[in-house]
Amino acid sequence: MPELPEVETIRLGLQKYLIDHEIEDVHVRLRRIFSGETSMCKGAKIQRVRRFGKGLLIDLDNDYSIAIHVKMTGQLLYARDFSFAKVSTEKLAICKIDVGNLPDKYTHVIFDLDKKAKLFYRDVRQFGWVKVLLTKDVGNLPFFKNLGPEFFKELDLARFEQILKKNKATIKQVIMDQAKMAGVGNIYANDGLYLAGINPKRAANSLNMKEQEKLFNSLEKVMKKGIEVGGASEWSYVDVLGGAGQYQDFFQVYNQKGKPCKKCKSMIEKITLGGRGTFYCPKCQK
DNA sequence: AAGGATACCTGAATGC
DNA sequence: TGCATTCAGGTATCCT
Repeated sequence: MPELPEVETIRLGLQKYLIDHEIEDVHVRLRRIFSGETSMCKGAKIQRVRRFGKGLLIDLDNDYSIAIHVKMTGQLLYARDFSFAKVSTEKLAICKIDVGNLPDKYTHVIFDLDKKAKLFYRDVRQFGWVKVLLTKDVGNLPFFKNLGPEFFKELDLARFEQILKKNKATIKQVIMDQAKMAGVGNIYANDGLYLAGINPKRAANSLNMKEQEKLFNSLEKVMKKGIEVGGASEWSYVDVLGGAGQYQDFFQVYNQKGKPCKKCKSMIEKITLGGRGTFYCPKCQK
């Protein structure tokens, strides 16, 4: 599913619940999304959980890591003592999860942990992946190898400006290109461009310095808000306990076609850019 | 080399 | 009601 704020929310949850758990067994129910040997997990303890862009790394204490990308509809769900009482059963558009019934037909990998806990990888569209490999080899995985500088980490305003200057594709496509800069997906791209007052169809290299700075700050602002409220559960995203985030209540333009702009009251329009739904205010975003 | 279309999947919403 | 079409937060690959 998610973008930087959603994956970071997942990471925080995994970090909170998984540390020091031992992996007793691994069950792979959909071979296609899994690579590596399940035996490399068995008996290992979980040391830490890292995130690079929208990718997750669960580091074990035996020199191996579990690399996970949830793509559009992947979910990581943690269960302890088979008590799912805290889990939200809120209805979501794609997945109505009754976590108490896991594993269901969409649960593709099951990690049996010690203390009667489990970690489920669930993915309706099966686009995501789970890979077990030596920690030192993670950087060779194409996804991690091709990842550009990341928001809130190496990507500062100066590097952001350099990247925009070099690219003549539309600004929205450039900020969403994970090889150019890591973290922004469709929701936060739409909302960040709106806050900055920049039309998503503009060529990236046409932004002046003031606009570049405004956009950089706006993207960090919307993603910070996203993290603060636990991500956007407009579609299938949930946190590791199955609960919904709140960012959908703060959408500026994403999925707001036909609704009034919060600044000028004109209608929000929807177009397609790079094959993705693109929402903007034609009056405020020039 | 960069940019577009397409492919990977399934389910929900929409249209007739 | 049923059936077809469109769309969904991502990335990889093939083509021009």
